[in-house]
Amino acid sequence: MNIGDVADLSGLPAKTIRYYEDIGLVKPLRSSNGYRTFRESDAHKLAFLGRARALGFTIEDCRNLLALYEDEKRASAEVKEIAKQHLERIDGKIAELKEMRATLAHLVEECAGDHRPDCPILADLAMKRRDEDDRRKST
Amino acid sequence: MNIGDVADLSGLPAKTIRYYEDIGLVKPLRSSNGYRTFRESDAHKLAFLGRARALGFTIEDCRNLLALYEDEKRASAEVKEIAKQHLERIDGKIAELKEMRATLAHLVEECAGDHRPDCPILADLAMKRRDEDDRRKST
DNA sequence: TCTAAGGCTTCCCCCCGCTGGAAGGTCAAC
DNA sequence: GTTGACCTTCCAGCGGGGGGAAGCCTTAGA
Repeated sequence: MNIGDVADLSGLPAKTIRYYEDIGLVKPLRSSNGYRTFRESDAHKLAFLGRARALGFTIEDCRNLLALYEDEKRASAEVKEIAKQHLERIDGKIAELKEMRATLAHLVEECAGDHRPDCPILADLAMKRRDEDDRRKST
Repeated sequence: MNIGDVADLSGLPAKTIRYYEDIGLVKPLRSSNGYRTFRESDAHKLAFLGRARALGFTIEDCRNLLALYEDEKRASAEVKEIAKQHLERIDGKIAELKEMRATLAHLVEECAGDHRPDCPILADLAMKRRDEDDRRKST
């Protein structure tokens, strides 16, 4: 298989596949014309990578997951640990985004959004720390 | 004020402040020894930037917000529009993360996490598209 | 047999938003 | 005068690729 075929199969752009080779995630063979030649197992790995990345695993996580995948003597506990840590990262990000969202939604609601210059959004962003603390106390 | 002072005031690292000068967000003066000299207004802008960034606004958003902040004839509608678009981006990200979270949490639950190699997490990642579709139908 | 289109190769730069570090100038205190 | 904390510039790199140039390779059609 050439890179285009495996790109279609895995859903990954050819550029990404070359990059994955660069960083050692896949190791396709080369045919005499210099083209990369992907085996079934390479295509399989790439699909695996695509799905792991879609779940938000980092490249390093993917490298570890792939190694565990290939190791028939792995302990599922190791895999679970990686997944659990990732789950925590995701939860952290969600919490962070929700906090931003709450603040921002509040400000957007307060803003008239008309031709006048008065704007609680800008006022909040410009506010000094001490005033902000005051507002927190009073709210 | 030197960069260290304004870094303390704004809570931003000096590196970041230099970077913000590079990209034209702040324009401190220079004293004869080559040190950057920040006015009150610069310190104020940097604090503004810090808070906008903490809400997840992109640098370009920040640039626009800062321009609106400085424009006394702005219409609050413009500010609100930027904020609303950002709110949508945040919602999009939250939704995306929640979907990842759901899939991942499900897999983590299913995995025994012991010394045995059998692992539904790896199995799912390795699964072929067609099998995945089948599972969707049957679930 | 020529040609055109499309695929493949490497290469290097770009994105965002910083961050780290090296090499060196400056300033205040002791 | 010398230490140590500042400050300066410049260059490189993070993650995770994307864009595009310049140049082979292959294949289909006229």
